Amino acid sequence: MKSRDKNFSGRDHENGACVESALEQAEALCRDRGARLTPLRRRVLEIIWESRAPLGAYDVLERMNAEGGRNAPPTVYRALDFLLKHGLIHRIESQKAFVGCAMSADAHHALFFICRDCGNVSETQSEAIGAAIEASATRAGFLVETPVMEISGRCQECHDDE
Amino acid sequence: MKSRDKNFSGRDHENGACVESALEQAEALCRDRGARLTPLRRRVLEIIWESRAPLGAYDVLERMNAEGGRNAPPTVYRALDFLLKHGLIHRIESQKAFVGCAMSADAHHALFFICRDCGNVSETQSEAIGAAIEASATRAGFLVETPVMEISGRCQECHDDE
DNA sequence: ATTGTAATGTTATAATATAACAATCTAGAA
DNA sequence: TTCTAGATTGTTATATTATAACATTACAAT
Repeated sequence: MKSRDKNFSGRDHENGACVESALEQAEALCRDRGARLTPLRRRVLEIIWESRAPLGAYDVLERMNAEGGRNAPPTVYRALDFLLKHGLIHRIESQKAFVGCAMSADAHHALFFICRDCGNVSETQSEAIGAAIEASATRAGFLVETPVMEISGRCQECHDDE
Repeated sequence: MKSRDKNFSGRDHENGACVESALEQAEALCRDRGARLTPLRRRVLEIIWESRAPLGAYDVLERMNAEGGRNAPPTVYRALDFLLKHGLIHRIESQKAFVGCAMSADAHHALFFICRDCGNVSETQSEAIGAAIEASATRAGFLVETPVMEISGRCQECHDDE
């Protein structure tokens, strides 16, 4: 076995408002695009948002099947593909895991800060970093398409608590 | 089967000087540190440098065993771990693959430009990007340790040839 | 109602990675 | 030299992540 979620209550520390809000936004976005956020896909997205830390595909599967489900890996991977395609989640390459996207509405190049202690991931956008990368790319004659920027380190809390 | 190396001749297009030079540098670096670059580890490093594009662990294994070797996966992974530890190679997370490090001598935070057409990877360092990331991290109270920056896109040649 | 497409179910397997323990090698101490 | 402790490599088995291939079901547009 293996679980990446160190058993915190979820991304929002209050009541679940953040999960609900993310799902509502996802519904709206899919409605706009004529994409079908089916119950299965919605459930996968919900599971991902409920977790504090990124979840691996098999972590998601485990949660889906927790109450007697009998889903198989392809089911999860297909849902994840759909969510990725629509920018509703990101895959953290360095962790083989998935997180909800906080800014799915607008296309963007995300930068992640990943705490090695608590596992928390925060997604940010930075004009300056984007510009610096574009500049470096241009100098190399390179055309940027899909940047993967995952900064591992320690978040404020974990750094303070040492 | 699967192979990431699209059968080009190797990273250097002339004669192998670049592979040899990388190996010499590696030997020197290990000598300095009292680390043992054994024939096996040296061979793995050589295989990686001989490839134009990043190689997966099993690609390396295949090449090691091409002439009758009988090595098993742990052998390769252990050699890769050693080479990673000493900064002689990098792992490209978004490709589950490994490339030789062009700057193993000095500790650095690498930025990779990865061409989706030809598979070529070029490693660069950018003061500006490092600074932009530090700035963004500081603002978030985050302590940067291990940045993963892998920019996928198209290199000059592949962009020109379209 | 029919029908073509999208979505899901199901089985099997590919591709990547590591655990656990045995055997061997190497450098330094005795 | 011989011995020994630790590092390296060998070997077997298995965990983890991901996808191929084909069957079935659901849905939307005619």
